[in-house]
Amino acid sequence: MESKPVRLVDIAQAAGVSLATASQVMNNSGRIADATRQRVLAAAERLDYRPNALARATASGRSRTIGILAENASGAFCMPVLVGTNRTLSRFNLASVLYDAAHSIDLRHSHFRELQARQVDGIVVIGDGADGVSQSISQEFAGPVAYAFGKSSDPADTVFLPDDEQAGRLAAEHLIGLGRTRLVHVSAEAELATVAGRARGFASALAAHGLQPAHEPIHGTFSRESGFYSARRLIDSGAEFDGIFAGNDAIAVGLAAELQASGRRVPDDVAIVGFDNTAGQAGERELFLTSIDPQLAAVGSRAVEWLVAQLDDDQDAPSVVPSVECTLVTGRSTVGGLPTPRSLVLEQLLA
Amino acid sequence: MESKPVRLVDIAQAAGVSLATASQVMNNSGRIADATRQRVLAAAERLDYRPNALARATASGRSRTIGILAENASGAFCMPVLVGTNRTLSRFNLASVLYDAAHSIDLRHSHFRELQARQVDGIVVIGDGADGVSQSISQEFAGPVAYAFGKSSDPADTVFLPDDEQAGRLAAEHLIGLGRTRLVHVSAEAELATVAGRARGFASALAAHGLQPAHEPIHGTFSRESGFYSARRLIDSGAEFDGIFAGNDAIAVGLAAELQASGRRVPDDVAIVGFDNTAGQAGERELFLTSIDPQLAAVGSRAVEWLVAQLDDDQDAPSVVPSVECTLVTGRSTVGGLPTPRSLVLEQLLA
DNA sequence: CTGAAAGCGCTTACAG
DNA sequence: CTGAAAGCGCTTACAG
Repeated sequence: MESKPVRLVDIAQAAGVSLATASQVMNNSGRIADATRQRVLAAAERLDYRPNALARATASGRSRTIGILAENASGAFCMPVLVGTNRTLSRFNLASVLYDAAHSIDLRHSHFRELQARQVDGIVVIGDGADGVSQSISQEFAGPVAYAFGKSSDPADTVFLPDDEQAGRLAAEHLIGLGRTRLVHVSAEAELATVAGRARGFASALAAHGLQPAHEPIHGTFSRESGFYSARRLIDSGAEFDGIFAGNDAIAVGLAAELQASGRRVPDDVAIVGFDNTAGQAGERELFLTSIDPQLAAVGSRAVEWLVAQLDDDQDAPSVVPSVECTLVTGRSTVGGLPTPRSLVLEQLLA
Repeated sequence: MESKPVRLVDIAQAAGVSLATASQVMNNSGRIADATRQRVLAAAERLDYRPNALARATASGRSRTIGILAENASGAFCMPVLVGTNRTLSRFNLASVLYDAAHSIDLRHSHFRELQARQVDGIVVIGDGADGVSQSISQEFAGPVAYAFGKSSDPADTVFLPDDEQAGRLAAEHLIGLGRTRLVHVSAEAELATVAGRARGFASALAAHGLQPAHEPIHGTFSRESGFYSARRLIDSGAEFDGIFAGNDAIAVGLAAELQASGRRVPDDVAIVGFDNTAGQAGERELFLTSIDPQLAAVGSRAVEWLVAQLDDDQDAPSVVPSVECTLVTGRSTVGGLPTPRSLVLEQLLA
């Protein structure tokens, strides 16, 4: 337990100045003689002064806190975004209060009210995936609102998402760079924006290299089962293929399993690129799957940077916000590599 | 954007009462005539009043906010704990501000000061694992401090951890319940408290069933490689064994791979129990590995519950805090199940 | 450059 | 049961 907290008056008194002057020194505002400034700073240092952020906030009207409203904090993808928001927040010396709506409309609403009650300066809504749509709260909130890793119901809102097209291109370039020329895209429901985006990027990169897809895109769901099924379809089609860009890692793993089960070696016969970098995110080393990393932390980080800019400039410049670039991490599924004991086991199981 | 926020005075005026009375109504304090209470409540409802939590906090001295100081928020195990703390926090209508020290002493210190500046009512320090030790901050902070998923440098502090002994017992009981009698424990460094705890629990359950271990505990590291190596040692020892409790999932997977590679079937010849429930946490269905789940969310939740109790009662009753019970989730590595060729391949790919 | 004063929106004894 | 008043710790015009 500590002694009585020291207040600004204590500093002012110790430095022999008025409260107002002490305040100005602490805030670097107003014109203060250098001598007095030093005196006040010294006193603050000596007394180990920690300004009461709450009082400061109620007096100034700015809490230096931003609210984070997660649609579903328990979701697999929320955490990385949160890591990004928090890192950047602390870079700007801002605090955050986090509320999880856990997919509940009611919870979301009451949390939003709490956020208002706590006078947050801005809000970032963390969605539950790039295909999800969050109900916009921008009209009901007095400050800026950023939407990260999820769309908003209001097209006018500022949204931060991974760049799916660029991801598709990245996957294609990687495969082509490895000498693969008979490429296929296997993904989830064609209607999903993420699926369409990745497919578009993939196709455009093929075209840029004068390549035709080895098979039309196969659409299923974002699941391993869908990977099994799609692999079968691909094999049964008789098409020749040596590289696949899968819509996500689950599909990629399903594809790999089914292909290997039917005698095609990965990556020797077929190289596979996934999406999400699940294993890498989980801290795995020596990845099996080459995968696109959606850079979720960067998504969160960008959202906060934008928010901060809005907070500072009042010049409502909603400058166009670019999508966040994805990266590619390599694994054995495209570049091959050391046959660890485990991959030996693999061979045996297949024999 | 919204209209001017309505304040308590507005409510008071609308209800024809004094500010003090309105305040008492909003706080359910003092004796208020039911009629006036209704009048105030109605006005608040009608004007959509949202009390300014900051002003309330500076006036009352309680922020209804608790600080969360994560030693390493990016760590694989921090998120589940955070999910637990936040869930429980919102159950008590408390907000939290989260700071990540990211293993940096300096960051940690400045974040701690921020927490104090923001007048948090209590703090929960989230460690980076049950074997880690956090520098105690309890003496420097005026309110209660809970340590979750990590120890504190001060033995007097209140610490929340999974119950390793109970976990060890749980694993043993499960294996014995399946008819396995020649059991072995394979884990990491013997010096680690978690390792020792799990080993103790495992051994005690064996003893309780009148069983001798099939081999003395094998100690390596918490890694897959260590699993490979330990499996080899076990095989080379010539000991007969039909069940293994692995110190964590990585070891378990390494064991499984190496055992299968040398012709022993899992679970037919050897049943294996892991620890961490990594796959289950990641949302996998149809688990390969039977594993102990450390119930990290419960750990976070408990820490907050304790903190809240400290906040309410001033009676410094530091009632003994029990460890958090682990649970066991079953997978094919002990109970067997559909051995589809693909699922086998899958495990190998994903492990 | 500095300080006296009003104010932020609320709470909390204390009279009555 | 209700209200006038002081107070929480700070900021911010505004004089001087």
